[in-house]
Amino acid sequence: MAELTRREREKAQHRRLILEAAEAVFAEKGYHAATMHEIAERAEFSVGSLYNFFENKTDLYRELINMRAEEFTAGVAESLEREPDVPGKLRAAIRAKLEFFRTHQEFFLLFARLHSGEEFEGPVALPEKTRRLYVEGIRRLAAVMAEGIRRGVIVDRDPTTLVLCMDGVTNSAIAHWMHGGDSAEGVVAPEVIEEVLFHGILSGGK
Amino acid sequence: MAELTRREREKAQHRRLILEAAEAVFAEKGYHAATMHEIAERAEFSVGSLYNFFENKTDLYRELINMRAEEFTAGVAESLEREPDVPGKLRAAIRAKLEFFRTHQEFFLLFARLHSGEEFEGPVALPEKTRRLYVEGIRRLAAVMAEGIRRGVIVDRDPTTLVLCMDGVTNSAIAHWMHGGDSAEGVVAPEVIEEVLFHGILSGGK
Amino acid sequence: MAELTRREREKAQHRRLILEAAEAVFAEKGYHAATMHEIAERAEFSVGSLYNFFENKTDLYRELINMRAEEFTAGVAESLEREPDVPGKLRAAIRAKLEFFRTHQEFFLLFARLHSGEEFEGPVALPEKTRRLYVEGIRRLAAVMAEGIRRGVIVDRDPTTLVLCMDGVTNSAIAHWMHGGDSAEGVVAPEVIEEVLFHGILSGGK
Amino acid sequence: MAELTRREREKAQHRRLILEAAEAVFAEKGYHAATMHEIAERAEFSVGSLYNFFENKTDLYRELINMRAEEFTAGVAESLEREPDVPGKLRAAIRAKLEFFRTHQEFFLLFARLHSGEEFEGPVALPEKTRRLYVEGIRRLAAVMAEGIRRGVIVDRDPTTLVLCMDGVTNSAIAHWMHGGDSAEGVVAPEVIEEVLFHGILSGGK
DNA sequence: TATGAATGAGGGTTCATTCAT
DNA sequence: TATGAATGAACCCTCATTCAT
Repeated sequence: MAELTRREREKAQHRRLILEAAEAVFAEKGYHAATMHEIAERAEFSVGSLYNFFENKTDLYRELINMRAEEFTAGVAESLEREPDVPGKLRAAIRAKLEFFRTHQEFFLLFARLHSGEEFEGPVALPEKTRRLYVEGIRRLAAVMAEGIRRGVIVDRDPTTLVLCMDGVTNSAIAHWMHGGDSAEGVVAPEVIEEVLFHGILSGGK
Repeated sequence: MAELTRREREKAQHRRLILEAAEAVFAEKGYHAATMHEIAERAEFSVGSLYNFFENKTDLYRELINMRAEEFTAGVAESLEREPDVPGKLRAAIRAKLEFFRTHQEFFLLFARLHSGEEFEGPVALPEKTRRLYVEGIRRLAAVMAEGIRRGVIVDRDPTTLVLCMDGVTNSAIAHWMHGGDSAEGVVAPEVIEEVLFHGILSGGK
Repeated sequence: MAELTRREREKAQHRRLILEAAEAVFAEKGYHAATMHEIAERAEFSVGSLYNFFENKTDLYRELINMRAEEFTAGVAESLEREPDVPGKLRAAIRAKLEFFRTHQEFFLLFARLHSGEEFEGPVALPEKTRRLYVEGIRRLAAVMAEGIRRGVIVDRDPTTLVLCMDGVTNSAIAHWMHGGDSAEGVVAPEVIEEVLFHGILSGGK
Repeated sequence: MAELTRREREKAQHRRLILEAAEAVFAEKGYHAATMHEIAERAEFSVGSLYNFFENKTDLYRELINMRAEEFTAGVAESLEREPDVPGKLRAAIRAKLEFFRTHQEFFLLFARLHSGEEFEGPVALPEKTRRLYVEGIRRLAAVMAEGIRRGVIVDRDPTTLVLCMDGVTNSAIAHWMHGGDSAEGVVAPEVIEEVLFHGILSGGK
């Protein structure tokens, strides 16, 4: 039984190694241009081994997306709970997102593609699980917005729309420092993002 | 000479038909999953004909992107000039963008992919021309922001960052009504976008 | 009728222009790699025009080969008749061949390919006409050899074999100055060829 | 380890099978008209398998040429060493060549095409390795000629030219029994070739 | 007669997937 | 379980040939 456990640990470890290699390759090349051979090579396994862990290329891709999506969602959810008031929750959500993608830059490319529609449907459709995660994440934030509206600290607009705005601003910021890579001052400070999101870009006597 | 002109007109027309078919297929499938065969079929031409107009698949893709990018940039630039003051210019830019992508929904998918990094570099790199257009567009808006800052109507933050925020918000909105397609009330109203962007999501006495 | 004649002259002229362009392209690229488009371009005609003069690519190729083969055969035959004795005839034949290929270098490449078997059979088979020309040329020279043998000036060996030897030596010489192109002294002098062919490479008291 | 060796042996064997099939098809059709599909079929492998052994069609072709060129060169070199005196060396070289091409008839077609310039340059250029082999082969024979000249047994002419003559005569002979295929007496006897090369075609008191 | 856009079969090449070892 | 050679469908692209003008 100890033996079985060691085996299981090894198996899980191998699976993880493959997923990491896959993330790097998918992020660099995109789903279609990535090849199973290259993933296998980077993971230092044979092609055949990939098929011992994942049914096929699409399955590997989905598992990868789902894994990260779960991590991401969990991170945001946790940060929401840590903060008591609405503005604090939103600030925390923004920082959690920025933080997550700073450590998982490669994943942002995949993530953004999902948003932009590629492979959102079609042969490489996401599993229902991931889709639910995504929708649920939006909903959770919308609930926060709704609460803010009730409490009078958030403008009385459709909560989902407000979440979208927040999402859009953060996505743009991440995308900017991803390619732009103006290492110096190009990085959009979270504070500015929050300020703009909270108070708008018009100055003065609002 | 009339004959020559007729031939030329036809050729230009055929080119346009192919570009339209290509836009549909590329948008639906993404660059890699799109096949020349399918584009040809949708355009009601033979595969070989595509190659009478475009050097290869990549070239076709680039020409398409570039064409729409030019249309888009021109539209935004024009709308900027029509408005006298800074808030008016920004509002006009937002509406121009929303309007453009409402009539070119298919293109938004391609456009968003560029933003999200896919095929932004690599074998399907954009032509320098398109890249310049994009950068120039950002710069033009940043100039408007800078002017606003000078005049005290825009908060004193890095103008490019402000532009990114604006871009992000609009992208999200477009993306939302593209897939979400909650035809009814799901469409994010331009007014809300502008309001959020201008005054932020916090209500009351800021 | 004068008009018709002018037309005919023009037609013949156009045909010749196409054949010349074809010779250049076929020689440079070989039969398969040559394209009708390139031939048309070099001839300054449209592709369609080529098909007004020749049935298809193969036909164009054959007509070209045949034309030059006739010129060549005629040249050699004439030079044979001009000389009275056997050694003179052979010398004249060698010089005629060298001379012909000096002015039709491009054709040598095609000619050599025929010898080496490519497109000698298969889909691009030579027309019977050309094949006959070739065989007849060999036979004519063999007859000269035979006469020489009868007269005791040529060694008593199979005449065709002797012709082949002669052919081989000249071919090698031409091939050498074609690619080797050692413009300086690399050119094999006709005298040396004749000397070797007539007296062999062994020196002294044979 | 035994297992590994078995796999390696099999792989080498498969490679050889493919090369043999390729030789047959290339010889029959020429480089351009040969198709990977047909080679695969004749080798009883799938198309994809060819690409597990060779980068592409050109690579396969080159490897093939190079392999035989090495065999040929080695055979001639060895036969040169076996003989002590110059005429013996030359005779041995001639026989080695005839012998080689008798067992590798198919290769002669490829070999001759190289001589006749096709694909000697251009997209299907030979690898430097093969080219060096060829030049070196000529040089080795030229050295033998030079030695003969020094010793007074060979006529005092440019050694390279003498080698070319020798080459030309043998090529013609081989080409003759290849297509001509007069199975009976058409085969040019090596003795006649040697005799003509050594003593020339003129009879009598030289 | 000359033109050149349109055609589409066919070739080279890639790559996800399988399976014997 | 791990391997990697073998497979073959499917892709991009070429080019001889046709035909309306």
